Amino acid sequence: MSGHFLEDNAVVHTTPRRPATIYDVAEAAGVSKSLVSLVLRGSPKVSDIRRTAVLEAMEQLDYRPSQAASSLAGATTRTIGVILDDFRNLWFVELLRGLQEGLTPHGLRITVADRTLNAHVQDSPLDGFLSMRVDGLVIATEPTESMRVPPGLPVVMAGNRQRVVPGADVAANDDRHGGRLATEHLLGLGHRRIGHLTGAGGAARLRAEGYEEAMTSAGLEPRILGMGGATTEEEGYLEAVRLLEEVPETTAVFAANDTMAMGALAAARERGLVVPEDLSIIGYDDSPIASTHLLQLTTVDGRNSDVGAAVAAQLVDRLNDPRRAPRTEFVTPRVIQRSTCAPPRNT
Amino acid sequence: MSGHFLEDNAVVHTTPRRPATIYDVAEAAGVSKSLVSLVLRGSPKVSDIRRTAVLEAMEQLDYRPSQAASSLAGATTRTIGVILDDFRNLWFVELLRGLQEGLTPHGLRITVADRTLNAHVQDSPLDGFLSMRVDGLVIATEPTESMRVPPGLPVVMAGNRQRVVPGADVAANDDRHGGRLATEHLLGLGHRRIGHLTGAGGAARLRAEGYEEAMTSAGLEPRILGMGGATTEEEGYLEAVRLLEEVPETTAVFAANDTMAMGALAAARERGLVVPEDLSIIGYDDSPIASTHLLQLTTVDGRNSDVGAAVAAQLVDRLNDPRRAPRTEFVTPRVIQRSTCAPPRNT
DNA sequence: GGTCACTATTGGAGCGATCCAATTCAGAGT
DNA sequence: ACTCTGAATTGGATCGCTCCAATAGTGACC
Repeated sequence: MSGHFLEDNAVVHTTPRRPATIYDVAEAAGVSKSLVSLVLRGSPKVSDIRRTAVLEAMEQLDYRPSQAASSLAGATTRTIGVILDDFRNLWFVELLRGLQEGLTPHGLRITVADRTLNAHVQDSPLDGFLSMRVDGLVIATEPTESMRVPPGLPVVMAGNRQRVVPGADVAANDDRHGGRLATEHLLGLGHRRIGHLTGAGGAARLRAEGYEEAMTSAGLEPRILGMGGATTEEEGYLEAVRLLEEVPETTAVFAANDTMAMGALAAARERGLVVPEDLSIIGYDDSPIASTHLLQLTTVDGRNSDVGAAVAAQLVDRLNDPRRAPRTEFVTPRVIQRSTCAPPRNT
Repeated sequence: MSGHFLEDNAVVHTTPRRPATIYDVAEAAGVSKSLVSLVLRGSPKVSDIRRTAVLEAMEQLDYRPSQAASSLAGATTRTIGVILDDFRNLWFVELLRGLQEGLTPHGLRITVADRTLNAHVQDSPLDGFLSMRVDGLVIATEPTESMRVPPGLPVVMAGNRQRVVPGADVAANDDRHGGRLATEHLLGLGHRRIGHLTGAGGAARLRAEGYEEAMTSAGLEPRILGMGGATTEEEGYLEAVRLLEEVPETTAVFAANDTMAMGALAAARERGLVVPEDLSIIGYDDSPIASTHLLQLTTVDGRNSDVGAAVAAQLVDRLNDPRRAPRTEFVTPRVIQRSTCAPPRNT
């Protein structure tokens, strides 16, 4: 007899019973499914007695609402898709944090996709998000590919002020200003021979423009390398090698991002130059690597968590008023001084 | 009159018309909704004529299947949730690549969530995934928190061989073996005073064990620092400083991962030690930073893309046979020689 | 020409939530 | 006692698919 009992019991435990639904909860709490739904959505017009009963039933049944059902029935999914460029370039980390913090209070969640990861797969992350019927899109990558976003879907371009998607809002740090700040920092230290390492992409171009402005208004000749190339450590290294080869008098380098600056650091070391005594180097992004003990990289902080917060605000506003005119919001960057910049040796 | 027409027209264009459904496609193609569904799922029993008609209609209407509807109706979502620890620790990048490549042929997609990002939000990524009704879970983080996974849900622990979740499969590189390889590499170069920098976590502990084994079987005394700490650059730096302080005769350091090795590099430089002449350093993971020009870090490659592929295989197998016994699969790591290891100066 | 065995196609019944209109329930007002 | 009103609760329809059983179509074979 007890053997029987044990066996049955075992079977019950083994069978992966399907997840509970609102009907199960309703039955357990002795109310209707509609009431459960109201509790789920935090309606104020539910009596406390019923509410606690429902909540308890949910707890007891280990109930979790089906996202599929709720977004099929409701008009909205309450999720925002974020398209990233490449997980390896860490500038997005703080952006996500700011975004998350700005969205959560409004009951919105985010899901991220990396473009290069999906590159070899047939469908772009965009397709996935559209299939998912996201309520909004954050594009944190160069929208080079044919990103045909259906009209009416809220889109915010993050970290890129080129409004390629029609009707999209924009939030970014002021890259041109940042480029100028970086250059002026070097100028202020007394440098005159300052080279700039750049790469393809809208943000990089603006940073280069800021550099150019600062240089010409100081009466100096800008020298830009790597236009159109990748913004990787490898490229930073190669272009820095070229720069130091062609213009050995160079005393300072402004790299379009921290990763490239890392490459420049390698090039300097290889040439036997001591940083910052022989060569000053400034990066951009204040990515996690910049603050490491090993690099201690002076850089421009684009304040990406603030950018993320701005993106969140844009999104929430547009969700409330779909036909609002597109806005562009800038965050003012600032120089973070660490230890890769110093006055030039022989002034 | 014509004014009327124009106005209506304008309204039609402005209204963000709701996405097309299979009914729309069916009507446009002159078939039933069921036939469209069959085409959608790539059924072989659809005539070519109809298939192309349906495909054309889809194209023309810019149709995208509703994920919500299909996963509500079908038993399965065809998506796998991946729980990451922290976007900043890049070891997962190759893991994701291998995983993606192994899953795509089976029509499975992945969605990732970072645990630290969601830390301050009420619900863990696990809850989100369960709400989403993912078909499987990849846990690529220390499952310290109370991760109560519903029985029956396929789970694979990635990069961590401690099978904490009951019934979960495991795929990882052989960390203990890797720890031994790293140590033996240093031993082979002639080092005798080798310190190990470690941190909290299952993988780190195994690497430390491998180190310990190699040391004791060489008749040397192991020296392990940082047990229980974080595995960050900061900790790597601090522990390396301590090690070099306490045991200045140290000629080689094995760090539990590349990030910590980076910190050790900083500590060595700060002490005026030249790497590798004065101090050899070996990391673990072969993360993207290890191969940079700046670091050229000798490291142990855990072959994470292979681990990812193994995870994918485990998942697919279990999806096919839910009551298969849990398996553990190891990938054999290998040393990648770059330029931070050399024979000790005075042997 | 008719039956058989397939293969290709179709309609109907859900999946688990939301939304809306309808109903019940209390207490207030007359 | 009886209507009125607003709040709390409920049933039914619906979202866009998948699944299944039923139906239509098509040659093959006798």
